[in-house]
Amino acid sequence: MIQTVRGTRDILPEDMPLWHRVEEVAREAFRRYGFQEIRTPIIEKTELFARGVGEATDIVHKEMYTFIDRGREDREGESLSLRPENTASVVRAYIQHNMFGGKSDGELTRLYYIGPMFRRERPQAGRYRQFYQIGAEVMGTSDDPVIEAEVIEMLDWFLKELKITNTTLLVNSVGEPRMRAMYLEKLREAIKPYLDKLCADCRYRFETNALRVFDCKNESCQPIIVTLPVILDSIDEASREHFEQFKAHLDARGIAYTVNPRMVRGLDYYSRTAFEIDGHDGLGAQKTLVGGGRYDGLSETIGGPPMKGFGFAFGLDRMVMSLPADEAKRLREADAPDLFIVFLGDVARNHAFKIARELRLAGIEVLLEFEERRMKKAMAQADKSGARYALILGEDEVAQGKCQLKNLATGEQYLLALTEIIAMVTKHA
RNA sequence: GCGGGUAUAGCUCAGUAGGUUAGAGCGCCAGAUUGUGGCUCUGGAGGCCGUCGGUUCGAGACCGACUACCCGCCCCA
Repeated sequence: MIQTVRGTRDILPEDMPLWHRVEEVAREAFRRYGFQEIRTPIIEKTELFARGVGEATDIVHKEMYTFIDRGREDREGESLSLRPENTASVVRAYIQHNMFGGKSDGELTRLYYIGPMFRRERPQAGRYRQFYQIGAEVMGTSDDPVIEAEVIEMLDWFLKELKITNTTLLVNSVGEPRMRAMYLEKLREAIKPYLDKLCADCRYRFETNALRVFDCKNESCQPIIVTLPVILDSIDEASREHFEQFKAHLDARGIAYTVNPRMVRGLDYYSRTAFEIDGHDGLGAQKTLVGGGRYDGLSETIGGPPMKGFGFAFGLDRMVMSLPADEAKRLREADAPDLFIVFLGDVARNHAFKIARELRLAGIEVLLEFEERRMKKAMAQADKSGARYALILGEDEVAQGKCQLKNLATGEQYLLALTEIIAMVTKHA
């Protein structure tokens, strides 16, 4: 039979409580911190990503789903791509809709997004070709590091609210983009003498992206790697001061972090502050949960006015996988209906529909089957649904204008009128 | 793009040195009280053993190819 495309998957109803929870807590975090939602198209002109994310990045040059749109008789179609990330699109929208206009100096625009992204990579644990990201961007004329600390403070609350502990916040400064070229030169010079002592991967990285040498997991390369100059030592004075203030703002908030002077992010547009939050459970080798940083100048890169920006994104798939097992269990159980109606006989069946409607109008989550079945079977179904109550309706109850309400956890059962049932069920909701 | 692993019931997996009718647990169905679930017991249904080819008297087991999925590398959320 026809199955899902490699690297894509169905997210089934049984997992939806977890996805909804992550989304709900994220939206609450954004609400509290003054972010508004934006939805940008899934397809954009290829050029947006080529220029915004960077032509040379792996994301753009080997992982993008790019196609030529159907043209017309007189002209060729243009190159379009499925978005591999959302920051470039949000900045594009910020410019296109003139969101910076009419604002006082320093006034910020705070936007967040939730949606699918696409990268044509080899799927593995915690990595998909269609994956979902939640992210946010703070844009404007200000690059005050307090903005960065506040965003991380929000993420800190978010993770705690989801009961995701045991995470590590890594911070670094990659300096001004123009300084990075100088640093890269310095790094390559430092590596060169040891080239034949490094592993094959590192020799390859030396040619393609020397910064990645720091990520090498090969033991034998470590002694050499620790001697190499790090980017944090090569940044300009203003960036250094910025980074110091950033750390002070984190300290002031009591947020623990580790400075990783070797951490670099994969996208070209980052400048100064870069950070990531690593998780530890259930992610295989994909431990990065959240990644973000500052991207002053991205606007100019895609043809807009000067602006400063700071943002992050996290993988929803990974975040869901990182929910603690007991929390996940709790969320799934909480998804059960309030009440399951069991009816016996045609008269009761018709009453059951009326009662279901009344209960639903009262805001109660009600489940009932349309076909009558043996009571034993119906009760078993009620039990399996996870419902807190079974409402039993037979000829006797109909005659009395009442129903049996059975608490499925305790086994207690009472003959009650509808108003009493509503009161009892909503009391524990 | 490269490397490793797996493919047997709806699900998770066992299947010994190739040998008759392919197993378990869970789930499902039916029963053990007539209008009461969970727990227990009894019985039952359900499988071209991923596909194609090869070795053999004989293949779920061995070999090859293909496909799919999983994991890792690169890189990243």
